[in-house]
Amino acid sequence: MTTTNPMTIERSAGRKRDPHTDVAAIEAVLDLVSEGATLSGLSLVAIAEHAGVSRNSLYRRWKTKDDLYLDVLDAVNRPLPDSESATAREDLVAHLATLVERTLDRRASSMLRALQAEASAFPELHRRYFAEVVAPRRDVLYRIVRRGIADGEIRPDVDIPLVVEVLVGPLLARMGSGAIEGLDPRTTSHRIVELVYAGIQAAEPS
Amino acid sequence: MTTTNPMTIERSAGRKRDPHTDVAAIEAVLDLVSEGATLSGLSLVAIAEHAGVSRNSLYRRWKTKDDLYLDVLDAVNRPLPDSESATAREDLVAHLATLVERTLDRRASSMLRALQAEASAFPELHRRYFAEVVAPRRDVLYRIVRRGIADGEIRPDVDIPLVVEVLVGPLLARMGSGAIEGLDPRTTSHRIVELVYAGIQAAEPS
DNA sequence: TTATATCAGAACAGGCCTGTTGCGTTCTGG
DNA sequence: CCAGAACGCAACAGGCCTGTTCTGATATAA
Repeated sequence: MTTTNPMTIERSAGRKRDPHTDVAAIEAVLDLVSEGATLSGLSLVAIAEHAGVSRNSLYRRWKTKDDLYLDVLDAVNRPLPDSESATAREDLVAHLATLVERTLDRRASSMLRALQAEASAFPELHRRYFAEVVAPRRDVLYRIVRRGIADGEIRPDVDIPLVVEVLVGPLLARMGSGAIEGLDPRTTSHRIVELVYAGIQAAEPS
Repeated sequence: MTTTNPMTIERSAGRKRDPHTDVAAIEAVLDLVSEGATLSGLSLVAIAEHAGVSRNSLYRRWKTKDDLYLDVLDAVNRPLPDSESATAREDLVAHLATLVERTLDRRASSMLRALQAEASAFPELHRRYFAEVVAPRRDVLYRIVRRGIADGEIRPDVDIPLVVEVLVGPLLARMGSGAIEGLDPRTTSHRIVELVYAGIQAAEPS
């Protein structure tokens, strides 16, 4: 994991920074945001209080709240599993399953939801969110669908971006609304893929 | 339109309230929220300033910010078209088209996005949003799918809530992220319905 | 005309947050 | 041992927002 924070410099002498303070601050942000706090509304006093840390120590580590949030975003971002299963369909199920898991993580999804709502107030944060979270996942899904077409598993005339959007949309909508009832990593992804594969049209009576 | 505000009482004597002030305040909220303001972060001074209205007049009309936001929500909420076309498929296209339109309305979608992010801070607001916007639209879509099944147009073994979620998900995700490139009321809804009807699975080589 | 309610503008205390500074204390490498 | 840095705690000025209260002017019904 690359260190985001430019203020994380190795000093030669003196007391060392307590690494626990960093994680406590990040955890505090996740807790408070998932409890309803806003990125711009969240105050450093509240973060320090909830983290059980001196407000001073926060200013020492992060020059601005944006910098702190960048590290929070890094902490929330999990690497994609490089799945290479037998069929594109299984790959799709596997990837949607990880997306279900992220959606079920209340703190992570609250953070992303808050970020989406305040994208204009935190442009750099939003840019990195898109570049490091959205774009990679989208590209992987594009690749899987293309592979499915190449293997003759998926119709070659489909609109790939549209297919990916339809597959991912329901879960992103759930993440956005925070409604997670009935979501399950094992079954939900399977059922979405099944539906999108088969379609809903009734067979023509021949 | 039912008046939400309990402070809107008819007085017998005295100068009458300028109705323009009400709409100016609501417009100001929509403008400021779509420019990135937060529901809890937005201040009455900013609203009054942007509306060109005395801060006094706002307090006279709305006891709390929640009350004002309730009226904003009412102003944004548009009635569903009661479509009754030839096929369920056409009905679905028509309803998704109105959803595309709502998504393209930057101010309305910003407001709803802000509300989703701060649901816990404005529980009553969120409750009414769900009851008056989400639930009616969902119910109408359920009814259309059921009709499609009854007419033999849609497979009878589909999971109706899942179908609706897959149809609506891509648009809600767009509304949540604010990414509206390539969205068009005439074509987008048609293409989503087409894809979900046909599915993506390649025909078995017989 | 008179009572009443609205209007804009200004002021005020109180609260919260920021960013910075200072203090004494605790740790750690040289 | 000792210099250097991190630590917690406290204070401060400055800014913004709230909720309320004035003013004087304006509109409207009885």
